[in-house]
Amino acid sequence: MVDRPSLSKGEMEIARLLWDVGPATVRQAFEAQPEGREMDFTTVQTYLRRLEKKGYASSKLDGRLRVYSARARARTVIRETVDDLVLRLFGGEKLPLVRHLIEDTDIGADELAELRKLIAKLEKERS
Amino acid sequence: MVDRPSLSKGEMEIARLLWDVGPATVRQAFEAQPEGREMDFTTVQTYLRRLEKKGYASSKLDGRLRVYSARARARTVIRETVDDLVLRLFGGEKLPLVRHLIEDTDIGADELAELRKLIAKLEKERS
DNA sequence: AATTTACACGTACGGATGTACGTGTACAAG
DNA sequence: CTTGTACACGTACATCCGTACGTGTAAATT
Repeated sequence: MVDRPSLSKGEMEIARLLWDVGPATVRQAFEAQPEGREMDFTTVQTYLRRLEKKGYASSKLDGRLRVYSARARARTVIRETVDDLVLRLFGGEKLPLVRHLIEDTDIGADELAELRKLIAKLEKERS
Repeated sequence: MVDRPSLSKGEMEIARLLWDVGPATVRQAFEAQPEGREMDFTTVQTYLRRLEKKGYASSKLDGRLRVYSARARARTVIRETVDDLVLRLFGGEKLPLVRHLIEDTDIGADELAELRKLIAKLEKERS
């Protein structure tokens, strides 16, 4: 419904932090970054500002600390993002992407098993 | 190996045309565009030029026509692109993306069945 | 009280992106 | 031969992106 500009790659990383840790100050988001991928404090700050401007987050001052909260649900954003990728890279067909993921990547045996169960469950539900 | 700058969204669409129709002139790529998504002739031209500059395509003059060919295989580019997305949006875990694709999208019953068979085959191969 | 620390907020800046236009020229149509 | 058509190639340009720096100020430390 709400038509937001799409997320850039860097913005995605920060949005994910917000979804994971919930409402967060710049520092909390900064510190929630996975190791091996640390952007500068002010870079995180810029991304949070941009997320808000694009409508993906909102913020309020708590004392002198600004607290950012996700405003779009992860599921929604993931759908939009993946749909866009599927459209551009696979002409809109999702199956080739799924096939790529399970055939061309080092997906584990346990993950395969989980998928098998998930599919079985879905198929059962649908009948 | 070759470290290319990643593809932008628009570039992906044009790269896909090259993979689909094989070596193509600007016009051929232009005309291979799916309906409902037609960029300007010169926009396609610009993207082809940029694909070449980034190392994803090569070109040669055939008479006075410039013919572009894909230089990176679709599979490789797809892997790079999807890996990047998975990293940024799912922290590197592929399973959540697969789960999203089969749970949160309108995947068809026949596609589900196909996946079930694919998984069965893979599991058999691995044992 | 003086100094350091931590933050908010504005600003910056080169390169990427999406989207084309203009000019020159070879070939085709008349 | 003249005029239109199609294409190559250079250029453009606003906006976005990644990545920060600088300045002002409130809170904490010495």
